Amino acid sequence: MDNTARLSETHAHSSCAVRSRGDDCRFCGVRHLSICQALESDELDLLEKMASDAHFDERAVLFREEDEAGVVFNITAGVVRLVRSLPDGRRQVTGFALPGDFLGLSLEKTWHFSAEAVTGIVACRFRRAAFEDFSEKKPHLLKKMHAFATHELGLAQDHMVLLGRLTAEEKLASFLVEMKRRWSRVAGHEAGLIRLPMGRQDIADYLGLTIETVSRVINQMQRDRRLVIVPDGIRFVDQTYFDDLAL
Amino acid sequence: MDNTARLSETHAHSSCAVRSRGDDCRFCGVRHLSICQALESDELDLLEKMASDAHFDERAVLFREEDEAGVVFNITAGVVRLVRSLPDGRRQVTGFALPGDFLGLSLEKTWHFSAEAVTGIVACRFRRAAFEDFSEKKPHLLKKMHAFATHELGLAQDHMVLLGRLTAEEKLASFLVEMKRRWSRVAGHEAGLIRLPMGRQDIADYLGLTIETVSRVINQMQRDRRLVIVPDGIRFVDQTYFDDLAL
DNA sequence: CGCCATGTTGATTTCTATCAAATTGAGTGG
DNA sequence: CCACTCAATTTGATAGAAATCAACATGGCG
Repeated sequence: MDNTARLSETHAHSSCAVRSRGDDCRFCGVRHLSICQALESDELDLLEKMASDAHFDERAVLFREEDEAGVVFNITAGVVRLVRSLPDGRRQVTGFALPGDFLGLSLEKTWHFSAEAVTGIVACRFRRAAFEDFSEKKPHLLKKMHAFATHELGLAQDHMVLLGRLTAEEKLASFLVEMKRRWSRVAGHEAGLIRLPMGRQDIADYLGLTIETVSRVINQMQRDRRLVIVPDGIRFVDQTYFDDLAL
Repeated sequence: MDNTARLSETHAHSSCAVRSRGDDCRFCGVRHLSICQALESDELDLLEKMASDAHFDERAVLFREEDEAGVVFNITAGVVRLVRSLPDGRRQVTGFALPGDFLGLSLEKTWHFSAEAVTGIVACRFRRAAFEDFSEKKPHLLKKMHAFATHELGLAQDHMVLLGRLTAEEKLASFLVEMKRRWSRVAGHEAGLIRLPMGRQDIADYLGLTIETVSRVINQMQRDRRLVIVPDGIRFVDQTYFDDLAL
């Protein structure tokens, strides 16, 4: 693979600061959302010793499909898109990782998708082997990871229904409802503003549509007074409309 | 839910024989394919004591979306379709379970999809709670289950690419290549005949197409001498054509 | 043999993709 | 501060792949 070319092509940069100021798992803002919720205070201390902070700039590549998975990540801040690409350039975004989401649940040696920073990213980083060893010593962590993995499997099945059987309008409605639910969970309260830091092309590749269709449908929804488009996202005007359409 | 109506609607029957003749995990034909591969001989003995044989007729419903998951299954023989349905009747087949596949990896209390027998089915059945307890006492079993779950997650992501980004022809080619690979694995050698016990509608609902499109594409492939349609399946004539098209 | 579910084939429509162009807007440098 | 640039987005016109609508064929099974 020609990494240099692909990096410049996407204007990617990554800076991985050594552990910065007061990184303390006990005060972690996403602990209650992440697999760390499985751990007791003393276990958190052990985990913290294994962790290092990772920062990525917008558009940076965390890892690529087929890359060796030397490290795993717990996203602390920002949004990451998970991408599978076809040889001819067609892309499927298989998911967006938000704060609290874990990359590397499978503990497999190689990645099966690419991860690209949609925004600036802060993440807890662990060496995969060390994390795997730790999880083997802490069965409740492994069990939590398994629960997270099977939860994702359920989400993946939801997404198959969306991709296989929903119309463009239903796809967009489902996506916006999903993002509202997920941001609300991250914020800890109902989010009025639904942040959409990813571009229209990312949304299109997530929903199996073209960028033009995404743009048309969202703007039609605005014309129909179902939502308003605001900087960095949208707001629901007619929540019922979305709840009725969404998967 | 009106189970009676839904049962008659699908002509479902189920017969669950008490453990029949020589059921012995050690001689199980799908052990090397299933999660049981994680277990030692003495553990297999314990597992066997927990298992009961389950037989289902063609079209029987093993369980429904939202049902409580009182039991989990290891499929020994036959094909099961896994289905998610929308209120208006639209269906997405999220997968087909073949011999060696496990239903209930998530160990969650409720099912998130329905499972329907495409053919007559034989399965090892376990009470979920008992299986969960067993897996907690045998960490390598839990780890194997986690590996199976994350493997399925990878397959789910493959399927998202298929649903979101492939053409009808590519979808069919990918499906047929997948079935050839999976049957070959079950048989232990390259399968010449690619068995397709599921109907055209099931294939359509798996690929996000209509039955007419599935029929047209397969028959066009036959006219183009890419495959031959035979009773209960198809045979590849031009393997390269399929390998080039498939995901 | 004839019935009914399943599958195939044909005609037409529709939704979304594609092709093309205009607009917006964030960032840059004068 | 403002013109300029370039990427991202929006909008419009047209094409095309697959869905829909509608017969018709097949074949397993009583």
